[in-house]
Amino acid sequence: MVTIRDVARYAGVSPATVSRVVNGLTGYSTSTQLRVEEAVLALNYEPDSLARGLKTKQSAVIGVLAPLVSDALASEIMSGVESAARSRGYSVMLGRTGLGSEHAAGYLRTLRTYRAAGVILISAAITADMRRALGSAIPLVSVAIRDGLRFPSLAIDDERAAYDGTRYLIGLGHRHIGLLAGDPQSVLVNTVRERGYLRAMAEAGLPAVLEQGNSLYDSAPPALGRLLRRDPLLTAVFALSDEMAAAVVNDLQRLGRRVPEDVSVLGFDNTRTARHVHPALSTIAQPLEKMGELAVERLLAGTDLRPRILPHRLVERGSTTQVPPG
Amino acid sequence: MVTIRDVARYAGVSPATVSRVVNGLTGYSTSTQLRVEEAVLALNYEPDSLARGLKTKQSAVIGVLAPLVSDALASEIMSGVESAARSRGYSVMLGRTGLGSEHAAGYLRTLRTYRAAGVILISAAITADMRRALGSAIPLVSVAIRDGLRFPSLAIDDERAAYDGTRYLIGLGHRHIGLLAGDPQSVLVNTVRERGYLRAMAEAGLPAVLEQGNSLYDSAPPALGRLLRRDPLLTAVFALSDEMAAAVVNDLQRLGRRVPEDVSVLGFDNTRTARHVHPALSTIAQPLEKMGELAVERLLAGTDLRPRILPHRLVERGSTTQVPPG
DNA sequence: CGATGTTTCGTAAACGTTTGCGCTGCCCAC
DNA sequence: GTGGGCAGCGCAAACGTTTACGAAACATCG
Repeated sequence: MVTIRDVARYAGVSPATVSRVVNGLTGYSTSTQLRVEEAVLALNYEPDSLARGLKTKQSAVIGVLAPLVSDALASEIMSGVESAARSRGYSVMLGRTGLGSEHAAGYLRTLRTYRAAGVILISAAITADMRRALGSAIPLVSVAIRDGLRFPSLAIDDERAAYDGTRYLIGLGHRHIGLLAGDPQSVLVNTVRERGYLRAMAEAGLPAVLEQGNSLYDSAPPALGRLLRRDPLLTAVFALSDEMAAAVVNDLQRLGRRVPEDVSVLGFDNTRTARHVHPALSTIAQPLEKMGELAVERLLAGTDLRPRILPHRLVERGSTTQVPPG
Repeated sequence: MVTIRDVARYAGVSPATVSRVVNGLTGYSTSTQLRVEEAVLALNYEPDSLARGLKTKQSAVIGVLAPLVSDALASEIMSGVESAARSRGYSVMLGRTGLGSEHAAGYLRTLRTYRAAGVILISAAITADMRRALGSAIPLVSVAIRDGLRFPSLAIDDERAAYDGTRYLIGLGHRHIGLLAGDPQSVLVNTVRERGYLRAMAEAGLPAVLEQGNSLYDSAPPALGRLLRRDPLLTAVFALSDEMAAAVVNDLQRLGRRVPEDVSVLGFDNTRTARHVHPALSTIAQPLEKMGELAVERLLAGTDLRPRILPHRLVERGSTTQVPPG
C-alpha cells in the first residue's frame, strides 16, 4: 500500500504538498506540480478513502435505500443514481429497507458511521425513527414519493398522473373502470394516486371500483378477482404498478378474456416489465433513470429544498383500446 | 458526533477499555462492562467506520459489480448479497461494470481505497487490468460465471444445464430446435452453454441452428427472424436468457404463431420476468438469491478456492409442450 | 535599501479508532 | 512473607490523510 508519504519522498517534497496537488488546491509552483504528478503516476498512488474521510468528516459515498433491491422500479432509479454518482466520483451503498421500512433506520445509522455524503430514499415514507437515525449531518432526498416538507423530494405528480390515466381510459369510452391500488401503508404514494382516480371518476359521474394489492405480482390475481366480482361489467382495469398490470393481463387471459379486445389494462411506472408482457402494457411513464440522476445532483447541490415535480407521460402500447361495442 | 472518548469519560474508563467491550474482546471486569454498555446506550454511541477501518486496514464493505444494475439476473443475486451482508454486519457497495466490463477496473480501484473486505463479481470475466486494480489484499468471488482458476467462483454447471434443457426439448419430441445465444464476448458463460446445446443435438443426431443475441430483450426479435429463416420448420427455441425468451414469445405471437402449440420456448435463469410473460416461461432455474448469499459467505470464510457448482433445475411452465402433430 | 506583500512550502496537530506494552493490584503457593 | 502469575486497565503510538500556521524565499514598491 503506497501512501502519501511515499509519494512525497519520491518527489522530494512534503506530504502536505502532495496533498495539495492531488486535491487541486493552490500553493505550489508548476515545477513541483509536475514532479508530484509524475511521482503519483510512477507509484500508482491512490489516496486512502478512509483516512481522507476521517480527516475531512465526509466520505464520497451516497446511500441508496429501496424497499426491495430486486424491484424493477427501484432498479431503474438505482441505475440512474449509480451513473450520476460515478461520474462525479462518488460510490453508492445499497440498502434494502423492507416493505415496511423495517431496516431503514439501521441503514441510516451505518451510513452515518461512514459519514456518507447523502442518502437517496426510494419509495419510502420517512419516519421519526429514521430522522433520528439520520442525524442532521447527512442530506437526504426522497424519490418517487412526495413526503412533503422536511426533505427535498423528486417525483411526478402522482395525483395528476392517475387522473390522466383514468381520463385516458374514459376517453376510450370505458365506463366500468376498476382500480388496482398498491398497499397504502407501505407506499403512501398509492393513496394519492387513488385520489386522482377517484377525482376523474367522480367528474365523469362514474362509479369507482377499487381494490388493494401490494404492488407485487402475486397480489394482483386475487385483487382482480374481487374487482370482477364487484363489477362483472368491467372493461378496463388501471393497475398502480406494471407488475400488477402484468399479472392482470396474464390472469385475464387465463380467465378467457382477451386483452385488450374484452378488457383494457393500464399500468403504471413504465418499468422494463411493461414490455415483457403480451400485449405490451400501456402505462404511465415515470422518468426513472432521470430521477436517479437528478437525485444525486440535488443531493450534491444541497440547496433548494422544494419538492421537484417531474413530468409523467402516457405511453400507449397494446394493452388498451376502445371500449368493446355493446 | 459522539466519540469513544465521550463514552470513556461517561463510564469513567479509558478509551481502550471502551473499545475492548464494544468489540467483545477480553480484559475487563463484568462491572466495567456494564458501565460501558450503559454509557454506550445513554450516549447512543456508534463507532466511526472510517476511523475503525483506517486503524484496522479493513472496512466492512463488500463490493458488488454487475454489468448492468437494472438487470433482473444481477438484481436477484444482489438481493441475496445484500441480505447476507447485512445480517453479518457488512454494507454493500454497488458498481456497474458495463457490458464490456469497461468500468470494472476503476471500481476495483476505489474499492481498494475503501479497503473493502471483498468483492463479488457478477457475470463478468476477469481481465488482467482488473487483477492489477484489485491488488492482492482484497478477496474476490465470481458469480454466475466460471472463470476458472485464480478466483473462487459460484455457478451452476452451465454446459450441463444447457444440455439438460435441450434434452428436455428433444424429449418432448422436438427435432427442429433453435438456440438463441447471448453475446459470447461479454458473457463468456454463453459459449459453454452453447456447447451443452451442441452436444445434446449432436448426440441426438439433430442439426444445430444457432443465432447470437446479447441477452437483452431487443436483441431477440432480429435473431429470432434469422433463426426462422434458417429453419422454417422450427418447433422450439431455447433462449439463453429469460429476457430474450420473453421477447421470443411476444414476437412469435406477433407473427401469428401460438406458444406453445406451434412453437415451444424455453428460457434460462428463472428471473422474475419468466413469470411476467404469458404463457409463463419454462426455464432453467439458477438459485440466484442463494448464489448471492453463498457468495458473501465464501468471501468471508476466505478459504476454499475451488469453484463451487450449484444445482440447476428445470421449471416447467406454460411455454413448452409436446411437438405439434404433423 | 528597507519595508511590505506574496508565493511556495514544510511542520505538526489533528480526525476517531485499535492495540502492544506495561503498570498496578490481587490471589495463591511455597 | 516473598515471589510469581494473572486479571484489569491505562498510556501512547499508530493508521493515512488534511490543513492551520509559520518560515523562508522572493518579488514589489516606496
